[in-house]
Amino acid sequence: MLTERRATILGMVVSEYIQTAEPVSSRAIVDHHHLDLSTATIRNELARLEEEGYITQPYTSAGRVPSDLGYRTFVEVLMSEDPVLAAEQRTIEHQMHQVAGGLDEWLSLSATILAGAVGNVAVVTKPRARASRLRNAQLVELNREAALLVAVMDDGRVRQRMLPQRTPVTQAELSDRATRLNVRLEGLDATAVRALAAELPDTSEDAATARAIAELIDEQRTAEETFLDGLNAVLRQPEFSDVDRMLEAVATLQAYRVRRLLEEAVDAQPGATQVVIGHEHGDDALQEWSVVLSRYGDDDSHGTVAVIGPTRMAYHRTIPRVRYVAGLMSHLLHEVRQS
Amino acid sequence: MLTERRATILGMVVSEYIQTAEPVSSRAIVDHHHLDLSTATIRNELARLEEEGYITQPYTSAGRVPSDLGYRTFVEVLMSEDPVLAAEQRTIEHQMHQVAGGLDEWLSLSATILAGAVGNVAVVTKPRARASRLRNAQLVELNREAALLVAVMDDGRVRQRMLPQRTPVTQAELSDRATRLNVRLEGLDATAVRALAAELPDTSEDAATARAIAELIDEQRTAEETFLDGLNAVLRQPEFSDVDRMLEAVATLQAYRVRRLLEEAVDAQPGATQVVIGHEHGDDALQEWSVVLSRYGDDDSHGTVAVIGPTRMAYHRTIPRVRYVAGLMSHLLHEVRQS
DNA sequence: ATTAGCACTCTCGGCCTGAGAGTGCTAACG
DNA sequence: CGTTAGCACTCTCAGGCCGAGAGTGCTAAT
Repeated sequence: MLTERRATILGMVVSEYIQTAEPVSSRAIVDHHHLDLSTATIRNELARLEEEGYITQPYTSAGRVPSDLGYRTFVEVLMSEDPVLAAEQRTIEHQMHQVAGGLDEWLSLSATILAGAVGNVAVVTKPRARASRLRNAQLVELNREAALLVAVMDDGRVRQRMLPQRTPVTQAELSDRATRLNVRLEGLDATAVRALAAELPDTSEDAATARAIAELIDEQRTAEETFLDGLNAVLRQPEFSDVDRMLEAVATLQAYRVRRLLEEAVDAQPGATQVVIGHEHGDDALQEWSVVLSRYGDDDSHGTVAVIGPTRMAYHRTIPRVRYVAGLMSHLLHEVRQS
Repeated sequence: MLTERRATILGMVVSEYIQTAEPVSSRAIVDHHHLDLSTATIRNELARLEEEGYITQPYTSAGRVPSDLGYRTFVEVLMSEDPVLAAEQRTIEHQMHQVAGGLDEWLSLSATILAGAVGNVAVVTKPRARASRLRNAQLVELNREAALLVAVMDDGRVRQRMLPQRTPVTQAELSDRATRLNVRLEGLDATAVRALAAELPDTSEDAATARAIAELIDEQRTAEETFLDGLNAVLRQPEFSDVDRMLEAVATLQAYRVRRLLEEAVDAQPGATQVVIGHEHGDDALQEWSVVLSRYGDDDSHGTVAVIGPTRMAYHRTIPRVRYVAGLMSHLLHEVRQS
């Protein structure tokens, strides 16, 4: 049973270990918190905590290190979050507005900012629409035999593709065709666009264009779906002070593993921030890593923002910051998509 | 003076060192090539080569290691390229066709393939037009206060940005404005567009839109401009067997440094493959790295494909492979842009 | 329940050392 | 004169040893 006192001590062990990365001794606990107890008493309590599985010793007669259960308890009940103060909020928002580019730049930037704020690897996935709808399509003449089809989705994404023309066309004709199609297709999803295309004369250019639009709406980009930053920072953590560990870390953080992880773990209710610690996720390679993740966006279109680091991670700092950045992104995404 | 015999020996030293990463001894040279000379003779020649600056000793009485000059000589005159055999070509092309996505996916894939083929870091930059010109601009209503500006360049690139509106507008008004601007701006580069914008009433929405278009034409995507892969492989090279070196390597290879490097080094004639070895490039952080790079594309639109690795790199394998992949990409890019 | 005291355990860095690899030099040889 | 055998010398590197220090668990006393 976790008495109140032991809980307090456990909190001290976890905090201290998060800060120093050194096994925590009974002496350190007493001194750093000016406890009116002797080290021997603390040692007894530490022994109990170890029995109960909250902490372990790297070897006989070293200090104590939190176990996954210890971190879990810390996150759930012991820790108090380190709020994102107004000044820090301003800094983050300022950095966010640094770039005036498209969605990609903006996602990439947010990963960089978050990584900087928490000193670990940050990953942001591109928002994926449950089912995009067309807002507007345009046709641009490339040369006599081909046009470029540019489609803007209701979530602000822009997709393009080449569209070969059976007969030479002018820009004026293309614009006409686009206007004609926009009237009928705006606000429709891929299925509806296909249905409408089927009603048009099968060989008409309008039908071919509509079919191409439907494909664009369906298209899911596979590469470039995730943005990652902060590798450098995380590798400076003491857990990677040996070459093999470091190599392993670089390999583990390669996007394809990480991506699967993010997709698996999204059963959380949107808005909530989820924490997965060490052994809690199935993947063997991630037994010594923790992930803090949060969805952003809304029902129609959502992505994930996550921080990945060693289990010894500053949860009390990371959790509110992940939540804050996710909130910010929901907000910005909402703005882009109006409503 | 570099006699023929010394040149041969230098070639042996470089090849051997590239393969083993160990300082090369006189014994190793005689044994591995069944020379009819004693080690003492080789030692005399090695001493001469050292005097002339082609090789160095890490410490007194260790074997010899090539200097940058040694590698340079190897690359220019001693080495014979290891051609990309038909089977390997097929493998690479097969991998290339694995993906049916857009330009980005395809560039990312090519970096991965090249990295795998040479066992070092590969970087591919997005093709950039020498000076883009506007082909066509469109405005799409997002909500009452903001529109999305989508500009198509003459090289087929599409760029977009948000455009806040001072007063509420409808899609019809936006389309009118786009049509008006297209007539005047089509075919112009950023400077010309700016000049034209200056002639319009300063506070008009048309002027604001034209200025935004000019920015889009100029815009150099900072994020997502380069695709990099192979970090893992290169970190396994023995030169990074110590933690500090490895950290330094990860930091060095962060894209922003690398990007500048690629931009600096493009004075080569397109088509040719360029090799920069160690001290030859100015950047201090790259003194122990070599870069093999080649442009792809044509006069209108070109990017760079490069391999980055320790100076002890398998140049005879890397150079033809970089050239081959660049050629492949020129070809594919040509296809995409047809003509 | 708490604590002082103490024996015990284990790590870690420094130091030493011997083996081994490889060289440069000298003197002899064809 | 180029080549070579022989040898002394230099330097690295892995392994072993050792003492200091940190920290614990246990016991007995309060």
